This record gives sequence, structure tokens and C-alpha cells, in this order.
Amino acid sequence: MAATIKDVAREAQVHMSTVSRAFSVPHRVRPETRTRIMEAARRLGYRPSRVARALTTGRTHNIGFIVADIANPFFPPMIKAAEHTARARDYHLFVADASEDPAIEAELVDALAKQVDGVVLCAPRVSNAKIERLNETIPIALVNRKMTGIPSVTMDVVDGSQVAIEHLLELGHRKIAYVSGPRQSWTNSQIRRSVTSTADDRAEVTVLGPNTPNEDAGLAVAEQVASSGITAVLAYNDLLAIGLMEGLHSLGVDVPGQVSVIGIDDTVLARLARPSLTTLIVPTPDAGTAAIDLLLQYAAADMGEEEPRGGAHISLPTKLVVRDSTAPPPD
Amino acid sequence: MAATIKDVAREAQVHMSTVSRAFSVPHRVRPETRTRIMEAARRLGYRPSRVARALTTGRTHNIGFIVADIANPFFPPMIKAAEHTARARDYHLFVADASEDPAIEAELVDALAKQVDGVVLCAPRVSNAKIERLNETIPIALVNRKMTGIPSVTMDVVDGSQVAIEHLLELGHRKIAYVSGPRQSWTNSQIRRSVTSTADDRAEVTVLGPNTPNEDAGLAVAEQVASSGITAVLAYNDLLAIGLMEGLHSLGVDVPGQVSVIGIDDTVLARLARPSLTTLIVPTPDAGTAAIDLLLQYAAADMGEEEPRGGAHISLPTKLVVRDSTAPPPD
DNA sequence: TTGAAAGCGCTAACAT
DNA sequence: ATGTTAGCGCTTTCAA
Repeated sequence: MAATIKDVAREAQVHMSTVSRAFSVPHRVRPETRTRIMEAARRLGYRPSRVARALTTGRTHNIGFIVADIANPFFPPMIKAAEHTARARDYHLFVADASEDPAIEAELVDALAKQVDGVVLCAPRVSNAKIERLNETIPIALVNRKMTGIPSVTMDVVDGSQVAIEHLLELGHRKIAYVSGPRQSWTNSQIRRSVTSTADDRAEVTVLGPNTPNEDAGLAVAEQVASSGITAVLAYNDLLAIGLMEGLHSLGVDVPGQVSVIGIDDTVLARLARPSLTTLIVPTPDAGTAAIDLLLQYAAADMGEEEPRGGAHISLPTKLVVRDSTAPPPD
Repeated sequence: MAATIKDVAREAQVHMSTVSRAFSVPHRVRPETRTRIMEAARRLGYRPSRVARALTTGRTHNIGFIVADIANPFFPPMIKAAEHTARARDYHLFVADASEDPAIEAELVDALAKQVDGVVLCAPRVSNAKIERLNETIPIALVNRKMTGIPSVTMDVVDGSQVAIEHLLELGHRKIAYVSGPRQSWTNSQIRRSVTSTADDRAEVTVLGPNTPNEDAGLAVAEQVASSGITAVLAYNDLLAIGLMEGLHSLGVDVPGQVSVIGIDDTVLARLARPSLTTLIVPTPDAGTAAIDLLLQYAAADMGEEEPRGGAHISLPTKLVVRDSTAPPPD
């Protein structure tokens, strides 16, 4: 059996509360006593039990990190950064995959609520109302969704898709499609709106979707694109864009010769695809880090350490990277 | 404040121990009482505290899942499957990223030990001796490493790389290189050995490396490949293979015209790369699932519920998928 | 079938 | 600066 605080106390000839202090408020115990305790702890291989600690303090030092789909290459860099940041703050990360399902998402929050100090919801598919309700149980931070009263970090896709559309316009495209993502995605609605308003009367915009944000869905939408006279498309993400390119390729439609394609996210795939994909760089690692910090700050406030502020919002800049999938439209 | 077992007890007019039973051993409480309790619990929105439960039972219902690099596309599908499997067994997953660093790996196990029932080490970089020692603290299961006395699941890369080399041999290659992965990787040594013994005296084999298993390292090794008369290479993983292809491309070396390249893992990238990458399919999701089940089984035994068996080992089959990066050598 | 009581490992007043 | 004590929310003997 592993050593407990009691064992250390006996070994160091002090009371257990002194051992406790030595670990949690070191400066409140005499240096010599402290070293004696630390020595004893080391000899016994003692590590404080975070579980027991959580029970008394009410803080678990754990964070829930819920994503729509771990296998979507958009998320891993974000998870990685979040995990590193959390660890640097002495927090551990529960990672859970909601399979793009709002119900699972909510259930996951409930299931984790009792053993985390907060949860970050990445690209949540669940409704605002539900998030509101969940946030009453447990502090929540959002990534890729903005809600008043809840800390959140988003990527500036409004600006980004505007830049993307301008790029297409400059190339001379006048029939543009937006290959939409999931209906429940906040980002998706932001992009759609931005695309429409940017094109305004300078180009005709068709919205294709909603779609599950994966390659297969992109593949499936190729036919519509090919048969509609569209010369350029912006897709909700790289996965859809790449699927679309494959679909167009097998339909004998040349990219970018006949149709230009732009993705969003700049996942590893974008650079590797042929033609390489023009896409929007979104700073996913920064988002992961920012979300953790925001949550921790918010959760601390929630514990009464300071006034809750709630509504902090961080918007991260995006950047268009032009590669080989965009060109002027055919004559 | 969230409802506790006490609140439910009061609401249902029973003693808290009865509530406890209603949740953990339902059949040991009278049906009517049970429904009354469940009703009360529902009304109060009660969820048992896993933290408190862990303190008494000694089982946290959490699992640690430590990978070398979350951002390496090899891992996400495995993490996803593991998380789903764990959840189906009522377990939550701590995911941690060891950054390919043995020291961090060990530290992570120690840090998590107190709040998990076991940890699965994926592609561990840490030494056997250290794993042995860690396993005394907390049940461990291994992925991509075989050790007597510790449950593990590996991919059959010995067979796989044999098949890969035979493929190259059949195409007529006689000067082959193995672009090695990290020195501490068990899989790496397995492959290296298998490559050498398969080629035997039928081809000359050069080992290039060790290398960090990423694109940059692959890129860096291109020059050596180009200048050595090698006509085919098997790489430790897809990342290295793809980096190598890029490197060769920028050196003006044609793949597969002048040099054939084979990867391992069949990550999403392999199909997308140009030329598309011939590679070994390894069943990462199955590995994730198997690891969780093995660990849980082992951990249960460890708690005295049955005789510990320890050494279970599962080997998952691999399969060569031939794409466009392999061809006969130049005349 | 249910209740009473002890205790899991730790922290946090409070007392000394 | 350190010891005492109560208690976090739950499970688990032991009694009734």
C-alpha cells in the first residue's frame, strides 16, 4: 500500500497537519521541520492523494476537455497545447470525444462535472440554452463559440472568410459556393454570413449543406458543385475541401483549372493534398492554451476568490495561406 | 451547492447508507424504497461523487492514457477508440502527451498514479526497468512494446515489414534502406531486425538514423538517401516517409521512378500525399480498445478480485497497402 | 431490508 | 510553529 500523510507524520515525528502544511503552505512550517518532513516523504515515496485533497478542498485540479471528434486533425494540436498548459498549471486533462453528437456532449459534461473544476467545450454542437444550464453546474469555457456570460475563445473566421472571398473575387470568380458545415456549429453560421455579405452583389453565392465536416461529405457534394456552373468554393473546413477535391478529381473536373477550392483550418492535410490546399490558418494551439487559462481564471472566480466576470472573450486572428488549389476561373 | 447523498437520504426519508446501496448494489434494497430514492435523487439532480467514492473504494474509475505525441496522426484514432471503450466501461480517460521524452513519461505516470486505476503507455520511450518499477505502483498496460509480466498490445510489424521488404525485393530492389525511428522505440528495433533478416543476402540494407519520427527528420535524411545509390526505403512511420518524399522531391529525385518509399501506420496523410504512399496498415483503434480492456482486466486482478495474470499479450495483424510510391528500380 | 458508526486521506479552523 | 479536531461524501462492516 502506498504511503499516506500519516506514515510521513510518524516517520518525521510530527503531526499529520504539519505534513499537510509542509506540502500546501510550505512557508508556514519551520525550515528544519519542513526538510525533515520532505526527507521522510521521499524515503516513503509519498505523494499527496489528489483525490482526498479534492474531497476537502472542493478543487480537483482536473479539467474536462470535450471535443467533437478527436480524429479530426483540427483538434489534436489544440488538445496537445491545452494539455501542456494545464499541466504547467498543475492540472490534469480528461479528454472526451462527443462524436459530433449534442446529447453525448451534454452527458459528458454531467458525467465529468463531479471530478473536474471546469470543462472546456470545443466546437460545441449543443444548444446555447443547454450550455447556459450546464454552466450553472460547472464552470464552462467555450472554443469556437461565442456566448454572452461565458468565457470563450474563437477564431476570427469572419475576417478570415472575408479575406478568402476577396481572394476569389480578385481572381475573377463570380459564382461561388460555400460548402457548409454542421448546422449546430456557431463557426459555420459566422462563416456563412460573412461569405454572403462579403460577396454582396459582386458574386452569386450558393450554400451547399449542411454537411458533416468530414472527407466523405465533401466527396458527396462534388457532383452538385460540378453541375452548377460554380467556379470557386470555400469549405467549412479542410476535410470537406479535400473530400471535395477528390470528388471533383474523379468527376474529371480540374482543380484549380475549372474550380478553385479553399479550406479552413490549415491542418497537416492541407499542405499534403494535391493540389495543395489554399486555406485559412487558424491558431488552434493558441486556442487550446487560451481556453485553459480563461477557464482556470473563471473557475477561480467561481470559487469566490474574486468577483466572477464571466464574459471574457478572446478572438484569435486567422490568415489566408494561398497554395495551389485556387486560380482564375476558366474563360 | 450540488446535492449529496445526505440530501437524497433526507428527501427519501431513509438513511444515507440505504441511498448508497440503492446506487451501488440496487438489488439489496427493497424495490419501493429504491424507486423512492431514485425519485428523490432525480428531483435533486443528485449524482454520486466519484471522488468521494474513490476515497473509500480505492478505485477511481479513471485511466491514464499517455502518448508520445498527440499531434502525431498515428495516435488520435487510438485515443478516440480508447476513450470510447473506457466510457462504455464507465471509465474516464486522462490523456497526456509525453513529448517523446522518457523523463516526462515517467513523471506523468507518477503524477497520475494517485487518481487512476491504471495507465496505458503508448509507444513508451522509457526503459524496461523503469516500466517495471512504475508497474509496482500502478497497473500498466503497454501499446507498441512487449515486456514479460506486463499486459501489452503490439502491431505485428515483424510480419508487416517482412511483407514490405518482400514487396521491394519482388520489384527488383537490391539496395534498400531502413529509415529508423527513435532509439527507445521497441517497435523500431523490431522492424530493423525484421528488415535485416528478411533481406538477408538478397539485398544490401542500410540503416539510416535514429530519427525523431516526424516530417522534418524525414526531410533531413533525403540527402543521404539520394547520394547513396539506394533505390528503395522503408521508413519507421508515415511522417518520416512523407518528409523523405518531400526531401527527395526538392532534390529532384523522382519517387517512385528513382527511389521507392514505404511508410508505416497508414495515417490519413498516406493516401493524400503525392505520390500516395505505400504503407503498412496498423489497426490503431483496435489497439486502443484492446489496451483498455487488458488494463481493466489486469487492474481488477490486481485488486484481488482474481489471480493476477500479468503477462497477457495481444498482437494485431498488419497489412501492406500498395499505392503509388513504390515501383521497380531504375535500370 | 435498513440503520449506526467508522473510516478512506486529506485540509482547515481553532487552540496551544 | 505545531497539534487537535471535525468533516469533505461516500462505502462498508456490523447490528438490529
